[in-house]
Amino acid sequence: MTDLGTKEKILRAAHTLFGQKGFDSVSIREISKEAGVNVAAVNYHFENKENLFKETIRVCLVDMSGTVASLHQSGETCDTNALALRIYDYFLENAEALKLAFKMFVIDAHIFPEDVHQEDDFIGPPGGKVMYDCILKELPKAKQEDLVWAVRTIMGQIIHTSLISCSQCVNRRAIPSMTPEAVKAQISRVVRVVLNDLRESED
Amino acid sequence: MTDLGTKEKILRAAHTLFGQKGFDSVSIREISKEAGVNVAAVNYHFENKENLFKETIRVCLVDMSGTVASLHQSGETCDTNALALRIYDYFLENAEALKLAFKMFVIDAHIFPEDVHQEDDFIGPPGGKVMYDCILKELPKAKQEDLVWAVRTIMGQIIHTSLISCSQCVNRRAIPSMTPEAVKAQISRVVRVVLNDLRESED
DNA sequence: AAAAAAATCAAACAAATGTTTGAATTGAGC
DNA sequence: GCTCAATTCAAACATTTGTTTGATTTTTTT
Repeated sequence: MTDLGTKEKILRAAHTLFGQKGFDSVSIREISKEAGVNVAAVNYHFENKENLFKETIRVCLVDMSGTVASLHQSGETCDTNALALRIYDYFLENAEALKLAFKMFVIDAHIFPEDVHQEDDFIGPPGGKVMYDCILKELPKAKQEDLVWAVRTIMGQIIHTSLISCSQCVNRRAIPSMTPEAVKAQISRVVRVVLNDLRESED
Repeated sequence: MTDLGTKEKILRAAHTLFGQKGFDSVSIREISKEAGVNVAAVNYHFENKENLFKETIRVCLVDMSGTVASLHQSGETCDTNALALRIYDYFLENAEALKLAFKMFVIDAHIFPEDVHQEDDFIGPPGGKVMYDCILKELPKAKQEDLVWAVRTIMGQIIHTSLISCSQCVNRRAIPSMTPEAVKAQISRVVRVVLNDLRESED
């Protein structure tokens, strides 16, 4: 593999570790060790730990947003169910990114009272926009409020099941683990039922 | 208010702070200050920080589980929608408990590879059991697999929207904030659509 | 009221933390 | 080959961390 620059090596290590453990649970020494660089390199390239975290999140969300958006090419035949499953697959394959993003918004939010979030180039909720467009193409006559409800329901279901799936350590007794196939069946049925309801709502 | 014991004061402060910021982001000194007790009291009463966290989680989950279970009294007329909204209300009023629980399972899971989770007296996913029973009473002829799917869909939706609602600091642009009423409308429609689908699945 | 146990406290401890320093090394431009 | 800036590095810095200590106070028991 081509030799990455120090900055890139740090970013990747930070992505992995922050994704696994969160902001305060990871030390700069841990990151620099994982990256194979000197401790001082982090402060040299990112000024401080908080900046590194912000940059890690930023890059992660931009990547995520871009990739998810590309999951449904505009030319393609529209299949909301297939899109939903693809988004789920992506979340599962990028569990650290998902957890990193979720951590950022819900859990480690206290670290950043207002920063970051406000930037414009950022994202929508990854998947939201593309799914809206996809359903609209499949059901051109659907009303906007119905579409919004459908997207929220489906995306909520995907994110929820993804988070459960990617946490290696849940109470297996309390939340019986599902195979990815079972989760997909779960999601598919939600998509089917939601779209059916949208069809019935059409006048 | 009656004077709580030191141990109880610590537990409550820990609940608040762990819920807000997570395990590593809260120091024992912070907790003891919030509780108005000496630093050493934590180690005296709980041995160490990890034990305090585990105990905080345990108490929190037991409370949560008990309260949610009581949201639907067995004698009562069965109304799944009302139950769902009551669970949502409870989560919203106990945002710290919800975040604490979720943190435990998904985010701070790395802290406890196996402990805690395995204990028997613990819980089911708060709300899951009671909702299962409620739907079953409303639709006595529903098949078990359909019921399981319905509970997962509805509870997933409630938990997801609750988590979004209770995070004070989300990207307001990316995830437009919804009023509690809007969230309730969202949930209610999910319940309605899911139950409709179950009715249609009956032979 | 005396004795024993439990609980509280200020102070200290060792380890880990984020960050800085200043010298050493590298690499491009002339 | 020299220069100057950019980068890397080991070492040190000041805080903060979880935890322990040993004395003191409070509570319970006798």
